[in-house]
This record gives sequence, C-alpha cells and structure tokens, in this order.
Amino acid sequence: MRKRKPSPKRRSGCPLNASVEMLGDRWSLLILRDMMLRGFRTYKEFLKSHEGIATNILADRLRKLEAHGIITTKRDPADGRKLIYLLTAKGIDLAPVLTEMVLWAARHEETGNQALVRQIQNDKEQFLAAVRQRWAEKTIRSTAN
Amino acid sequence: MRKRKPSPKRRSGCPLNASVEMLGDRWSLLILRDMMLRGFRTYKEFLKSHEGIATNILADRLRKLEAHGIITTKRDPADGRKLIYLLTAKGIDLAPVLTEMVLWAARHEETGNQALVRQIQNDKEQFLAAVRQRWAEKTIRSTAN
DNA sequence: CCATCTTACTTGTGAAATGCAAGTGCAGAC
DNA sequence: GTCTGCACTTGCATTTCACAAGTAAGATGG
Repeated sequence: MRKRKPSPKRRSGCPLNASVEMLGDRWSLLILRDMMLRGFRTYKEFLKSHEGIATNILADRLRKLEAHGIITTKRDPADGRKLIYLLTAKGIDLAPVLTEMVLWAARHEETGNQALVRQIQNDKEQFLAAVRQRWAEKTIRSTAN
Repeated sequence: MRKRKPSPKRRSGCPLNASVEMLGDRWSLLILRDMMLRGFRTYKEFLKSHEGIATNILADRLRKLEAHGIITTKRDPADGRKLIYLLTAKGIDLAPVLTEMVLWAARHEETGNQALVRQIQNDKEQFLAAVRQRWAEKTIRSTAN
C-alpha cells in the first residue's frame, strides 16, 4: 500500500481532516457511489445520471479524485472518444464509509432506495464482500484489455 | 426514533445524498469530531481549536447542524453567557461514519494521531462502545442540571 | 473523404459560499 | 458603572459554484 507524501497545505494531520479535504464536498461521494454501486464508468453516465451535477464541476471532481489516487482513467479500447473511469484499491476501500453513511441516513431520515438499505442492514459484511468482488472482477477485465 | 418529513428541496431520495447534503462540506464533520472525541462543547473551543474555522462559518455550521437535529444547545447554568453544544442521539450515531473515515485515511495517507488510529484498529467495536458511553454519561449529567 | 454526431471536456458569466477583520449585545466580575 | 469574556453579526474581497454555450478529437454514415 503506497502512501502519498503529506500534502504541504494540509490544515492538520488529523486523519479525519485528510478524509474531509479529499471527500468533503457535495459531489465526490455521489460520484463514488455511482461507480461503486451503479457501475457507472464514463463522463456521460455521471453527467446525465444522479442529482444533476454541472459539467465543469464534474470535470473538476474527477480530476481531483484522480489526483488523490481514488480513481484512474483509461481509454476505451472499443471507442477512442470514451474515457473509462475506474476505482483504485484506495477508492474501493471507501466502501465502508459509504455504507455507514447510507445506514445513518436510513436510520434518521426519510429516504428512498429501501432495497439497498435492507440489503446492507441484513448483512453488512456480505454486502461489502460483494461490492469488493464485483470491483475485482471488473478491474481484472479492464486492465487485461 | 423520530424522522423528519422529507425536505422539499432534496436533490434525490438516495440515503447517501441525504448524508452528503447534511455533512458534505469542509467543516461539519470536524466540528462533530471535536464534540465526539475531544469533548468540546462551546463556541470558543471550536473556534480556537482545530483547523482554524472562521467565526461566521462556525456560527452557520452550528445552526445547520442544529436544524438537522444532529446537535442541540443549552445555556450553561453556571455562566449565562455560555451556550453548551451537545450531540443528539442522531449526532452520536455518526460515530461509525467518523471512525471509518479515520481508518480509511490512516490506511492510505500519512496522518498524525496514530494513538487514536491504533486504538480504533485494535478494537473498533469497543472504541465505539466507549464513545457512546462517554456521550451517555455527559448527556445525563447535562440534561439533569 | 467529407459532413455529422458523440464524448469529454473548456470558457464565460452571474450567483452563492467562504475567509478575514472589525464590530455588537449581553452576562458576569470587580 | 466600567471592564472583560463569550457568542455571535456585519461588511467586504476572494473563491467556488451553477448554468449555458462552445470546442476539439474520435466515430459514423454515405
């Protein structure tokens, strides 16, 4: 597991602060959710899907996530216009954070997607294992091409 | 467990989106960390501590966290100038989210506070139980006054 | 091989959020 | 009554954001 050298302008060394500086905005975690749970991989999918992110913001977030080593890109071998965005190991390792946030909101707010919520509540570890396995399969297929 | 009616202007019903809309900024989670782990309870403590939040932003974030039912305030009975900020049950229930974020950053970044990290890694459930118990004790003392 | 379409962006503009410095109002201490 | 401490608010410059429009490079159809 390769670690980055400490960024020069970090506000503090607290690990929570590090997470917040990478993920603490209104879009990054939603993009990661789409990659992790919905299997989205291209710019267009992110753009037209979910909560309606602006195109310049999406480009900026993808750039930042890549700079932080959370995602990578590769050209689609079948269509040279397409860039395929993939989660790195560091990225897929955010799965427990996302699931805890989903569980928390589901406990305290009126939310949709109860199927997902119940699946996580039913067996969290199994859910995480499934997420990780789907990622591993996809990643092998993708990097093999 | 009382739930809020769905906010009219939510971008989507996804539970992750709900969490992100309440907590997805550069300060809210740090304030909650200070309450949960460092025992901070007053405006002044939040202000002069941690990563240097601006006073107007702090006032704004505290207002929003209270509006979302994550924290409450009460007057200090011993000093009428002081407001004491306390985590609600919904607030302390964010402990698993914070710990997962700490663990993730500790795994993938160079961060400080290794003592805390090792304590969580060593036994996550015990750590969470201790956090919850400290909260329960403080809350009983506080609301009894 | 040329026109057209798709994809992944960038650019421009106004609105909103943020950061910083200074000031206000109220409670308590002296 | 003055002075200090606490929890803010206000004003202003800077940064970030959202929305609309435009662009470059690769694919597609004739």
